[in-house]
Amino acid sequence: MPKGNKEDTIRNILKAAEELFSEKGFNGTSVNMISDKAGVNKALIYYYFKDKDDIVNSLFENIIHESDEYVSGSSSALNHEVIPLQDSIREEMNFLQEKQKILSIMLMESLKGDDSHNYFFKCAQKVIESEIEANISSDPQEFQRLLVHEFFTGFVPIMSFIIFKDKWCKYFDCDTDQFISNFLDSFSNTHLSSKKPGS
Amino acid sequence: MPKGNKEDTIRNILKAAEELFSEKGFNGTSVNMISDKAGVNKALIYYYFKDKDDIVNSLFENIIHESDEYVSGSSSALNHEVIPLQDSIREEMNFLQEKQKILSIMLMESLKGDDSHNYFFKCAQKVIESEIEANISSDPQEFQRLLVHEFFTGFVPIMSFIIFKDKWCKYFDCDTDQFISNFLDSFSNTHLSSKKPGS
Amino acid sequence: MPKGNKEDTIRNILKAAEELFSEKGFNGTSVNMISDKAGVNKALIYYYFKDKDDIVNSLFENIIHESDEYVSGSSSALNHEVIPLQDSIREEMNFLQEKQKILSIMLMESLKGDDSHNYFFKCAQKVIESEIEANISSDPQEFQRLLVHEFFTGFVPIMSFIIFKDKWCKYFDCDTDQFISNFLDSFSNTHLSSKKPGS
Amino acid sequence: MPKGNKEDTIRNILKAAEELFSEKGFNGTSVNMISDKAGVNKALIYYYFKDKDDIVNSLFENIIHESDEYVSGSSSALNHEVIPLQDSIREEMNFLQEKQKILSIMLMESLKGDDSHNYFFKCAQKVIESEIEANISSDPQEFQRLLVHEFFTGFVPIMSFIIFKDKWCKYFDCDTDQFISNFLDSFSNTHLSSKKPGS
DNA sequence: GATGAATGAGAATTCATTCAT
DNA sequence: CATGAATGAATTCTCATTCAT
Repeated sequence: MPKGNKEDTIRNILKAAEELFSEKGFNGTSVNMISDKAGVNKALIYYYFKDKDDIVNSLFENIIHESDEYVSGSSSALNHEVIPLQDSIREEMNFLQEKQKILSIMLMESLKGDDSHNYFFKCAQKVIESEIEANISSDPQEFQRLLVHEFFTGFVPIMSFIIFKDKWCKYFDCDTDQFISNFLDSFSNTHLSSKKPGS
Repeated sequence: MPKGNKEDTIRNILKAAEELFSEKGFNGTSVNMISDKAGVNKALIYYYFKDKDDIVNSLFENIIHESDEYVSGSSSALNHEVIPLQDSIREEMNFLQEKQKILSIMLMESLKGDDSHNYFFKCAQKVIESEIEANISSDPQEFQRLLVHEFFTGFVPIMSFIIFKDKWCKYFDCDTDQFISNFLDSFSNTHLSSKKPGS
Repeated sequence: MPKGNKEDTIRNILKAAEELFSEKGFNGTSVNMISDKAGVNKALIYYYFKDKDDIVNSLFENIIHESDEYVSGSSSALNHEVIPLQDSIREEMNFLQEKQKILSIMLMESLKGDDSHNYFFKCAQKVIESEIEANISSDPQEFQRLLVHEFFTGFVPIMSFIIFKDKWCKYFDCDTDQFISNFLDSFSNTHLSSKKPGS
Repeated sequence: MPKGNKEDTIRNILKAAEELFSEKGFNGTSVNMISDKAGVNKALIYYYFKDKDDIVNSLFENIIHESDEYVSGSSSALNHEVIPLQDSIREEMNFLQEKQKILSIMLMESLKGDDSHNYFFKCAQKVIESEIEANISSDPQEFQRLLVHEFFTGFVPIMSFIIFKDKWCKYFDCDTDQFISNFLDSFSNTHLSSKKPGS
């Protein structure tokens, strides 16, 4: 345990937590495991984080923040220039790929019935709103329709794809590249080629 | 503690477990909570179930079994008779609606990185295979394509819809019926109207 | 650890807690110490008591309850028959002597600034009210005077005497009997021979 | 963190500790709380104080020292000049009032059964001896009598009065001035008007 | 002096599981 | 079948104390 600086320590903790939470779930992961994996003293975790919840929340806040940056950074390119759709999707997926584990945790926690976490919705809302703000209609009914459409036939499939990719290829024992291309085909033939509600 | 018979006791336990697991997750639920909610003595749970895992697995086996029955019971009707698609979808959804909580648990557990549970895939596989067995092609490549297509643009959206329905309406504060109809529209315009790979 | 019955186990826990709390204070005593001293499994303590606080409170409730019984049981004798005052005081002290440790804990906790425990006042109030109810005057001012008088020149000296007896004799290295008789003399010459306010 | 000088820092620490110890007890107060409240770095506390114990002890030594000064400064006036007793009592009380919190801590700690602290006795001894040294008799028996008398009917009631004043008025919801005057009346009618043992 | 970071030990509380009846 | 009692191992979190700069 080299006396790394604050930033490093926190990064290590978050990295270990991310890995473990996505592997065993939030409640299935003990702070002990995290400190062990991060190579830091357990009490130090409580020096930097109020409690265990604070760790996940930190993870979630981080991804929300990074997504914001990504969205605002790419929005100009994405929406105004003429970039082939599949290309931009692929790029987006690369971005999401890195966040795979956190997204997985986010989904797990959002599935719980208590209202503790709804980051999954929060996140979806952000992404979708940023994407449809161009052709936004002031009609709230219409907006709801679009939201539902984007969420269930766009956001959710993509997220599942990201989250389940590895597990899928393992379970069905198939080639990753082939799998990706299959998914993109299907996605193109459904969500991407569908006429949006209200358009 | 009404001395119900064996069946009743087990049913109570499973019902309580289902509710709690879906509310707090498997690891977030203690056996104590289950026995309390089920109104049975804690030790009795261990009389009927080997351990806590045995409870979830029982839940999963049950749903797999019921799905089997549902699928084989309806397959003739679904595929060979001329039933409007949306109608059959609605019927299927009613069936799934009852299983909402177990499906939620199944998804949560399947998201974990360790290979403890892949009931979600197992279940998807069953459903999808039963649906495509008619126009099944012997080409494994083709089969993979279909599988991916059905899973990510069919199964996953529907499951998410079932699982997130209540949470969605609560979070976005919207009317349930409107929401359902919105979803069905979108689903019709994407998955249902897409040309299947290989066809 | 003979599998004693419930009553015994609880008694053991409370006895151990009483001893330890009075020896080291509430916060200075760990539940581990209690379970060790009581010879029971630590988790068993949490089977019978909600938390550590519940243990002290149980101790306090017990003594309040026993005091009630003592007061109501002796009130007839104490107030209506002609018993020499010093005798009744001595008897009362024997009763209190047994409760020495709990009284000590009660005082300690009541000294804390937060309003968590005011059993010391509650207890005093009970005792004093029972003692003055005979010559109670309906004048609240007068009642306050009596209360103050009884508390600070009666209740407090006696309590201190009970609580500090052993420590005093140890610290000043003096004979217990002599000490007791000295105290009783002084108490007779002050509180007992004073004219009560309002009389 | 104003870089105050050494004296200031120590004063701040002690002040914070005094407040917290009296509020939550010694064991209920963490060094963190103290450093927070004092507005100094936690490690700095360990620069000025050997350990946590050293803080309380410092508090106790201080009050012992101040009491010494007070006693020796006022002794001539108190005992030899003709000052009305109640006046001198009132003055003494003003002095004690400021020390209320430390006295409270002192009492709490002295109540513990282990012999860690007997500052309460030490303090009482000092005060009482200074008060009776005039009419001290060489007879040790007599001295014991006087000590007991002064302690239980003089020192203890006064201390309790000081320590419980605020809590009393809060609990019984009564006027402070009225309370003080009630106490002084009672105290005059008991301790102050009693014939001292041996006189 | 002063400080942020670090740590080992221990505290309170909970859990899954078992036992004896 | 059913149950109250019991238990060992964890789990979350805190504490007093120290180190390096």
